[in-house]
Amino acid sequence: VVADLAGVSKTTVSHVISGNRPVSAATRRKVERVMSELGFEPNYFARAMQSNRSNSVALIVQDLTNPYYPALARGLQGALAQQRDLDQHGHVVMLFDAGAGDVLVDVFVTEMIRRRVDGVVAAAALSADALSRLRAAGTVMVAVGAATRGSDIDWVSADDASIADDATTYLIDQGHTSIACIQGPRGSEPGASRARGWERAIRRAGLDGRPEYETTADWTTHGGAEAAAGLFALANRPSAVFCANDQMAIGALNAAISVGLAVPGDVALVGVDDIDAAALVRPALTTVHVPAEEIGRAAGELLARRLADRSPSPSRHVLISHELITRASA
Amino acid sequence: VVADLAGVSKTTVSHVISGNRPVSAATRRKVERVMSELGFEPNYFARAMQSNRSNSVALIVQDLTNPYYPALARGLQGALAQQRDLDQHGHVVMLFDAGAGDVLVDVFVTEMIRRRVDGVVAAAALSADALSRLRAAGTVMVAVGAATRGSDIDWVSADDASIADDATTYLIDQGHTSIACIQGPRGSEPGASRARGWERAIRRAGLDGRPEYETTADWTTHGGAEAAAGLFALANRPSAVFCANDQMAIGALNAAISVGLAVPGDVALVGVDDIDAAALVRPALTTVHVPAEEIGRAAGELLARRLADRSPSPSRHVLISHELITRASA
DNA sequence: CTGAAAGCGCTTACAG
DNA sequence: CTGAAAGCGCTTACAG
Repeated sequence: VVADLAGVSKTTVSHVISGNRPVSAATRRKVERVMSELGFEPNYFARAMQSNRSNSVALIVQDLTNPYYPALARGLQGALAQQRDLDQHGHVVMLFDAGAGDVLVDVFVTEMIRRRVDGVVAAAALSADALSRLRAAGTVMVAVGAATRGSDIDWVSADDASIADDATTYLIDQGHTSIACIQGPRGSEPGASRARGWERAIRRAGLDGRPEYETTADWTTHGGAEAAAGLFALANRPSAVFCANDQMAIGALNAAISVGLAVPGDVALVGVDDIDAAALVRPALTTVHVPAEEIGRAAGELLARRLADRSPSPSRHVLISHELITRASA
Repeated sequence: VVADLAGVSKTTVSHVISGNRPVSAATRRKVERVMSELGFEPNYFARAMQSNRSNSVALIVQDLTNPYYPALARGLQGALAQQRDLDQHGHVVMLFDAGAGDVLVDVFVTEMIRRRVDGVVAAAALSADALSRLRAAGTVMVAVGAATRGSDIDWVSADDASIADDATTYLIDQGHTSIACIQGPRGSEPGASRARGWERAIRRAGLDGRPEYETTADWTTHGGAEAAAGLFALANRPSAVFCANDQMAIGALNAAISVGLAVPGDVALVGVDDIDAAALVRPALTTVHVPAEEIGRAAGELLARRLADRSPSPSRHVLISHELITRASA
């Protein structure tokens, strides 16, 4: 520590920086002057090595090219920046995009542990193995979406079952009786919950859920278009379809247009998420607004709280409310 | 270093890990066995402190909610992952979204320097001060877009002037003579170059560039809609408008629809970028395809090359080609 | 081909 | 309120 050109020991310098023990006002001032004159910055790695805190958090998202996730990332970054103003802890976010290839996520987790990220917000499905490695490393976790919900960790999520239920119920209220769905993969969240919500609404209304009406795609526009094409080719074509996200709904919309079906005249379509494109597409998409940025912010706040107070406390959950946005497509 | 339970010195262990000096095959094997049995991982911070290499790169983007940037981020991550397979250097990317607030970027740069990122790819405008701090810190930089092009650093960019020129020329070829534009901010790139390209095309065709036809917005859908509304209210309404990115073009499209103008009948519209939404909007947007993911990949490769070979070599530039995509809006 | 030792820049008991 | 010293886990001359 070169800053003991202020005539004090490095012990003292260390303490004026960390504030870990009282320092007389006089010496504190002296040290601070010298530091700012020299433009002194404590070495990040040396500090991190001692404290075992990296002041970094990892964000792992399912698919960065789905506009939902960038919004979430921004919310997270915003919450972290606010925290920085409050307590000087500049948390930086390392981004991991699982959408670039699924095999990657285990590599990602290794990298997170190696760099001793203080926290990870998981907005992608993690393997049980990845989860337990993270836990063993003592990393604070907050899950986004219900992906990892069963366990005792903090999460923030929308109520995916209700979202699907509300959207489907809206279609029912519009008088539709033959309602199909394009679900996401049911093996993971939010696919499973949204599928459940849809079934619940269908059953409650006493409609018969024809098995051929239940299709699955991979959350992408392309996948949605394919699934929709299958649906539209059915002898008993549904009059409405619930799509578990907007990307798939937009795909379905394009599929409808290309086979000459009018939306909502021939088929009504509803999506989920309310990404920007939902309002821009014609006809504009009726959808369920899920506030991605707010979810990201909430995740950041949950994380900050855990990091500030490491004592084991019961896991916290925040449920973010959604809202049906009625536009032209249904 | 606990791994000298293999009966060798930590010097030797260090060398089998780094490969910095020959080790006999026998001891190497022994050490490696012990390491894998113990699941030993060298301490990231201690290594980084010695080597002054963090194995991290920073990506700073102008606006993460513009779909162009997530695609770019994915390309970058892909190139880095590939590099990891090649030479074991697992570079992780720290994400900084300048769109969350412009004052942030200096804080970001401080954070990058503090964490001694090996490289930064700058897909946002950096202040001269930020640039020189980065340079002083010896950080490898690659600029994306022409933002920082004048200087002697590596960059990858599309030819923004040609992009604008091509798009405008297309409108001219369609017979339009009153062509307006919605440019991005001209104080920075790619705003300046795209404005230049537009002027070039207009002048070449001998059209008179009415000053009221030249408008500026902030790259967002909202900004585009406002600028377009102004244009559409003009006594001599233009018959076509070149928009310097798709987001603004989509905004213009919505503005046209809401005042009852037919696209392309009453106004033709062309954008730039070819984000996903461009194809999904109705009428689908005629635009210039700029391959964001490829640009990100190229940036990653440039960076990897510099990091692998630190000898001062002339700066490298890669110009990515674009392509006019004719759809329905013009 | 291998080791003992010094050093990187910090933090934190332990003493005063 | 302040310091001298040990230690964190690595790397790298310097010697053999």
